[in-house]
Amino acid sequence: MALRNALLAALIDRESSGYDLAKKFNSSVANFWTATPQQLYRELEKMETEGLLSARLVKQDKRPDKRIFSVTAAGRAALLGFSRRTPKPTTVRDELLVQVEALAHGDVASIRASIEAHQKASRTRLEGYEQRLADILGSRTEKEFLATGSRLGPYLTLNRGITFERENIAWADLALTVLSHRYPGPESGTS
Amino acid sequence: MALRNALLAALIDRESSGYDLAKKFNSSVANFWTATPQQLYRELEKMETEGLLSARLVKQDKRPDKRIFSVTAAGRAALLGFSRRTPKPTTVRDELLVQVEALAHGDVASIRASIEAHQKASRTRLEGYEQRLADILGSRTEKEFLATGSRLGPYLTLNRGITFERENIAWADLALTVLSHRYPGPESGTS
DNA sequence: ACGGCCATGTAACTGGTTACATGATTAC
DNA sequence: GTAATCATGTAACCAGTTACATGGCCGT
Repeated sequence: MALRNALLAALIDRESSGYDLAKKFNSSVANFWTATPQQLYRELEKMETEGLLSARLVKQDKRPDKRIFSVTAAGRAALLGFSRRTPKPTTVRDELLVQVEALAHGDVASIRASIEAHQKASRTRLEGYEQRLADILGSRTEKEFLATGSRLGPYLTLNRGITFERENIAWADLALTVLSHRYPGPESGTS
Repeated sequence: MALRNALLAALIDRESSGYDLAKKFNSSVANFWTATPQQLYRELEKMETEGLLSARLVKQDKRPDKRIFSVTAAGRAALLGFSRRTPKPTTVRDELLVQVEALAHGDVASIRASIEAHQKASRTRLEGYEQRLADILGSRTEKEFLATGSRLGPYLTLNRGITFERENIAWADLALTVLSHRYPGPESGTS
């Protein structure tokens, strides 16, 4: 009953298949919601039987058939209702930061490697977000867009995702610098 | 099996009761992990029976008794083992951003109010984090601390929390400004 | 007299994760 | 011929949420 709203938001501007959504929930939407493909298929099924979504089957040759979901009038009403409720507080689950919190009681070399991997993943997501931002802006400057553009919501969430990933990258730099001063290892090196 | 590691990290430097932890998971640790009191009590119980924690009963008069948990040798070993594993990717669940994503299909006045509430909550958490940072630094400057201090891990996670909340506040300012230009409401005013 | 804080918990439910299965197609 | 991509799903399990219960103390 919470993933549901994220799905409505993801489908309202563009109908998609479960497979498309799985990719979206690993890239553009990942910034504020995550879900596994299994969760999506289960929830889409439920939402269709409840009338929030309608599905049409698209037959493809040379490819498996796919079911394209779109938001119904009832779905739009549900989304409007959701926008009026008080959103639940943000929840985060970040195992890397748990490792860092207990740095002094863990394996520092391994944690350093995790920070590097995390930073790399942030760089990749950041590139994706910046690409999407460029697509939304088109040839307009940010100012022009803010005054007249039509995809304000996605712009704002993307903007949040971009600064978030930039801060992740900067934080990783700080952490790595501090670690190399305080726990000088045997040639700390990224390959 | 994931909350468990966050608990070990939270208890390793200071033994605490379930109640203390519930507060911690709403303030200092909230930055990278959240959990309800019920989750904590259940998990603490399990971890004690598995030998990762030991509990001692502290009788209080004028107050209910409390059980103080501390990490055992087996718990320390588990934490070290965790530090060597690849951390799972960060998961986020932010209903406010879901509302903002679907801005054009929702109730803008209500969403604006949600952004304001969210910003206020960020300010409160930020103050708490800055207070804790000051406690960790003591009379040292940040540079002195980084060269010689002993609570590096908590410093780094706190630092991440502080920039995160600052960015939340700045983002809310941007969002509110954009909204008041694009959806000028009837005297948009915080009381 | 009432709500809030301290401190712990049970029970029932909902939501999320992991592992596995299918099967054709395209690219190397 | 091997792996990756497209596209969907089942089953079993584990984790998280919500609602409720207890009971004395403190402040107003």
